[in-house]
Amino acid sequence: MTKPTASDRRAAAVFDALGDPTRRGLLAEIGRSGPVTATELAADRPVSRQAIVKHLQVLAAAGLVTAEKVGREQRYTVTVAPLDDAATWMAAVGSAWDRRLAKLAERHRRTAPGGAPR
Amino acid sequence: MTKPTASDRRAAAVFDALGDPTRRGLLAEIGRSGPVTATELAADRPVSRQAIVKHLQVLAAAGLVTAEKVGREQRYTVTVAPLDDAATWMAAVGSAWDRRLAKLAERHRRTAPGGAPR
DNA sequence: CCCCATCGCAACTCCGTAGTTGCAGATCGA
DNA sequence: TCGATCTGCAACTACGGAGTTGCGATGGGG
Repeated sequence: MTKPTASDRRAAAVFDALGDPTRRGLLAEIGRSGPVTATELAADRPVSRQAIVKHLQVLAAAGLVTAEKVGREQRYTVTVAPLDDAATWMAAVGSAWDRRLAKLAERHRRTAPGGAPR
Repeated sequence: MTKPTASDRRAAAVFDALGDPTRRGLLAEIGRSGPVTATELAADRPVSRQAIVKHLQVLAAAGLVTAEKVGREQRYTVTVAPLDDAATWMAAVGSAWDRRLAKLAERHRRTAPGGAPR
């Protein structure tokens, strides 16, 4: 429980990657438009191609996009698998909180409020 | 579709908040331990109380935690609702990608590859 | 074969923000 | 009432990363 699992570490990478609005927009656009190059992505945005490349590298490090070489071009596609890890992490936080709520409700029902355990 | 919905904006706030590992740890711990003060949270961590307070303010801005004044203390609790917006956003990206895949498969089945529509 | 377009690497600037410290106000216990 | 804590506000520092520019390398088209 105190040790971070592999899923946790991948979820951390996903949240780090998705913490930037530019990267969120890139991921959404790649998912919509299909395989696309960094140059094409930069054409629609007010930043340089190199900035896009850096963002794509971060997304690739999180496993959210994969690059495929086609001729002299580098086309990026979306990989949705890491999103599951992030969703799992959020579900864990939510369920822990829900369990906490249930415990509190039960204790409150059995006795008069005696103060928080801790 | 081109206009950002309210859910999108809240999801953005959630991802911004969860982009920091310290804040992810704080949210997990608050969810586990129940209502807790910034001073108590700072005791377990190698940072000052003020740093914790700032992180809690960011989490509160995203709606992930709510503060309740009890005497002279300020106890923070988890609110899981915004996590739904983030999960919805991720599901949208995933489903868009899946639809794209389905379209590609169909087109590939009907005719020889004629190039991407774009 | 030559030229043009695209990609990759590296150095640099700059702004946002995580973190600290200091102090004043508020609240509880004795 | 007085002291001990706990909180909140403000100014300051420093480090990471987002963005730019320049250049060399590589692959395609006329």
